[in-house]
Amino acid sequence: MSFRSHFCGTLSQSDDGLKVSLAGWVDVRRDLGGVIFIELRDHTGKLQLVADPQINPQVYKVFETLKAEYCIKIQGIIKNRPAGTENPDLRTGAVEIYPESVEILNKSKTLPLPLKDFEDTDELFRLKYRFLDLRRDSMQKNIRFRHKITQAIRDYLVAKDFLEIETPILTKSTPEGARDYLVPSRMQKGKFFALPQSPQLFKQLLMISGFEKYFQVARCFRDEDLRADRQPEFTQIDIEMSFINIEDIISNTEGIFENIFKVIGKNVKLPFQRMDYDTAMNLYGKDAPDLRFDMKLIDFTDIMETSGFESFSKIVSKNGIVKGLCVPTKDWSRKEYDDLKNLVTTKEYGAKGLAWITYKENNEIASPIAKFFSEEELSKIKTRANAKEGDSIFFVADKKEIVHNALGRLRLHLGEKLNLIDKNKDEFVWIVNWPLFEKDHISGKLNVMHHPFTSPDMKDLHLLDTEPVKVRALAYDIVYNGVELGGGSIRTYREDIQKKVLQLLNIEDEEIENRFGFLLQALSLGAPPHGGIALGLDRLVMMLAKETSLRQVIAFPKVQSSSCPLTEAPSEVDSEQLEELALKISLPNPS
RNA sequence: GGACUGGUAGUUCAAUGGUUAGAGCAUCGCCCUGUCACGGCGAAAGUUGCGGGUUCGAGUCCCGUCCGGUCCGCCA
Repeated sequence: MSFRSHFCGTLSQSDDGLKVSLAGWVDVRRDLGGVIFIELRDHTGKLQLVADPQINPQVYKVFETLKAEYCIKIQGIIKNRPAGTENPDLRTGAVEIYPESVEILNKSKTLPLPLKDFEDTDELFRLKYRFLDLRRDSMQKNIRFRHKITQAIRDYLVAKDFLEIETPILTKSTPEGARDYLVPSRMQKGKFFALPQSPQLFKQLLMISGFEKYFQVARCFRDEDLRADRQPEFTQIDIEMSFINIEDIISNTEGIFENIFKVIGKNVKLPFQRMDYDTAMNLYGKDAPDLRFDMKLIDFTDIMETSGFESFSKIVSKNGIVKGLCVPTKDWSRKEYDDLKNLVTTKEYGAKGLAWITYKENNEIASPIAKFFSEEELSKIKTRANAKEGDSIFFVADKKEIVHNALGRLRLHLGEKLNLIDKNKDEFVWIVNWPLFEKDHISGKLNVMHHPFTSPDMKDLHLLDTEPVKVRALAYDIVYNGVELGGGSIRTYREDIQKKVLQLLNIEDEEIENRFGFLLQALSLGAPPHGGIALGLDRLVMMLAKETSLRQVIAFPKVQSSSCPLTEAPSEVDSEQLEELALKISLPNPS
């Protein structure tokens, strides 16, 4: 006799009279004295059971002992509820069952935490009892939603003849810039595997092997500090293709998003817009601009250069810039201005100050700095910003990086504060034409902006020796509502160029050989032109589920200290295990 | 590594430095035949994260420490 013939959430009026057996959990018990209602829950939903002592005293007796989260099995006949007692809020609210039999499969002790979404619970506590927490409607919904999106991606790629291929988890450190998680080798004492930060080199090798279209739902590991949108292990939809150019990758990726949105019942407009990296930085102060609202950064550098306001003109003469935001500030209090100023001058924003000009009625101006400007300059500023009555322009003057960072953040802050962001919008943008390198502002050394296997734009090849900072990369990021969802590039497939890039990164020839010898050799053996992209699945699901933390879309996530409250990993290990691995623990002295 | 913030009953929260630290939910008991976040009456439930200090008196103030969260640094 099987446990169940049907599932709770799927039953409706059309099943009236149907004999069913069901199994699941007691979601809630409502004991009215003479009659007991129970909502039985399984993975499809909930169904009301009724016990009446006059109809079935045995069942009623068992129902009296049932408590929340008991695991039970029942048999009975689906009946339409008496007129007037239907519950329109419940999917199965038109029907109910008077069980003919009930069996307790397993009892449950009193729950350590509430499982109702309307009751807040400390997240640490939820994670400690994650197996219970996942019974919540909201968590069930999120995890199932995640599956649906993953499947939409798989379906699309498989239909396009992509091959799902697994790559090693025990591998060698690939240089993505993050710290590696290390695994000691027992067979070769003193040596370590690294967990992959991404399958980058393997997928390139698969292209060289001739598979031409690869994807993987790949777990990646990076030993860095966590954020609400960053976990130490996360999942990437990793994709690589041969004999393609940027357009192929972009249209393929757009196809994936089109399919995801179709599956979740939304529309998305293709193709996505594209924006140069420089444009994104200049207009939005970020490489991942939120295009759900306008408010662009306005450049006043040229006006300030010759103005009588020395604080600004001095900065411009030292290669700094002056930019601003034009903001509707009607009815703002003095405190709101000060709060903004305080915000911008925090360490995070890094600006030295915030100046403003406010345009009041009758062409009046309120501003701590207006007196330094001529009539002509003031009018130029107003025209440039297209400022209207009730607007203020907020200025930041400094080095380019600081101005962009401060105003980029301020823009997002104001977007929230002034409610300018339409949360129902889906704004995708490709950020293209990235620089291949950036100069480390402390050491002056070159760093790659993407990763070292990104191909330079062939048009800029001649600049590699002379002005490497000006070399553009064949790289692209996909940005959704101001969040980077993924990125990729066309790879370098010529050995000489790859070697050159590695040398420019100040890596010794010997180290190049040690770490990338196998790649360089592979490139020299008929490597096809290839490229790909990696999409952050966790982040994508988080965004589409309108959640603000990855922990809400990962079944068993880690907390900020990279530990798992449920299993209490990481933990100490037996001394025998350490000995076998020839490891000794030497903790730093607490000082 | 740093900034901010939180830690009080099983749980979510409350409590000007001043009686015996309170309330909702959950639990337990009694009552209740159409509830659906059922309702009513009652009970039990506390090392105020931990360790120091100030004070006549500390959940409250100070110092240290542990843990969670958000962010900066860090992170293709």
